[in-house]
Amino acid sequence: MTETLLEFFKAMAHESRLRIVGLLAVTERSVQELAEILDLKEPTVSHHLAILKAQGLVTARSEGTTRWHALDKGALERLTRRVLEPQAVGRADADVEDWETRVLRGFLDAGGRLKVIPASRRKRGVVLRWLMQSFEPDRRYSEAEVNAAIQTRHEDSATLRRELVGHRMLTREAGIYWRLPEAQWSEGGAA
Amino acid sequence: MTETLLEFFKAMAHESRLRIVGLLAVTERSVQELAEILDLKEPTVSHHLAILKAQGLVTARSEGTTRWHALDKGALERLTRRVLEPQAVGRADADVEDWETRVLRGFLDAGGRLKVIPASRRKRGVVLRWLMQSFEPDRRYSEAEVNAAIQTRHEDSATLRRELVGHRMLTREAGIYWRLPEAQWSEGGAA
DNA sequence: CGTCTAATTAGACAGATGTCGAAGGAAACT
DNA sequence: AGTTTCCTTCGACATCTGTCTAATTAGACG
Repeated sequence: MTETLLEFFKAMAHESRLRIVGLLAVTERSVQELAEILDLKEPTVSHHLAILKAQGLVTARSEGTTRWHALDKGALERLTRRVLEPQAVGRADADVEDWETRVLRGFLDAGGRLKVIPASRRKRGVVLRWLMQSFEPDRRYSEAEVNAAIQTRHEDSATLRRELVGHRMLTREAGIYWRLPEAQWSEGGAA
Repeated sequence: MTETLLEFFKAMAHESRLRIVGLLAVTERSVQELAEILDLKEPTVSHHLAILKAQGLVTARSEGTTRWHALDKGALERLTRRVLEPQAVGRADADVEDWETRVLRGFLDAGGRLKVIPASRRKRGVVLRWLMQSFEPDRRYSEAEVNAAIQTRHEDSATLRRELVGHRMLTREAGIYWRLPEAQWSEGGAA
């Protein structure tokens, strides 16, 4: 669970709690003692201990009316090592869509047509590359065919056609268009 | 520097930043991309990146107007390992006074006299043990001498004298008082 | 059984911090 | 020079969270 990793960091990310962990690393302590040492009131210490306990970092045993709190060093080590596992942190985003996919989704309507031509150069590139799916390699197109293909996606075929040529995705000679190899297209998107 | 450890935890203790670290662990990214993926505005991403950079966790290089941000995996590993160094966390409190010392300081005035008798049993124990510094082992005291010794510390010698006897620190026979061995005193304070 | 002590819970308040829109660079392209 | 693009900085706002007092629980000890 990645959530635990985030909660672990949150638990450690406060001076009072970090000091508590440090104190309990040496010896077990009562709430009173901790409150005295840290110059906090007992409810505050209780609150911090509850957070640390929720992460399994601190355990407690009762002796009379006193509760002795101790650090679970094994838990601390286990959680810390998890940060070093290569995928642990990264996995937080395993389910995140690729940037290009999200950009596209933002610009397409339910029918798969382009809502507006992106103003940003990078996002426009994403859309143009997507548009190129409509053109087969090694096939020749008349300008009318190009426009027709684009118009299934967006009405302004003139602008988009010029953009495609400008980005070296399409090229033209003597009124005939064809698709250029991807290697020649200008501007790559996200790696 | 312990401070860096706390700041490290603080830097990692936020979902957005943890996700950024995860994303940058895979590949470098621009602010735009991160904003798109995380569904945040660019200023917000900039802000988070600044925090991560301050900890040396993220580096950036410029390419045209774009800034590519990358994770410094070495820094992440170094900081993480520091948590596992036995004294690292504990050292946060190397300079903290012992609990008893702090209790005492709270109850003594500038002249070294006891301001009030603590209500809490545990803290009263601390004060009584401190009071016993006024009595030498193996010496006999009259009740007047006991009272006089106590009164250099607090006016209510009767109450304190009874407490000392009750805690088996002093004992009395035929009107003569003497100090008992520490091993017999009831109730230890902090370990 | 009631009191006392240690701890926790509840509720209120204040300070810290994440987020955003607006404005301000800095570097490429016209 | 002016424009565009990408990023950062600034200032305002809202949320989160640490801290406290007061009230409550749980367990000794008379």
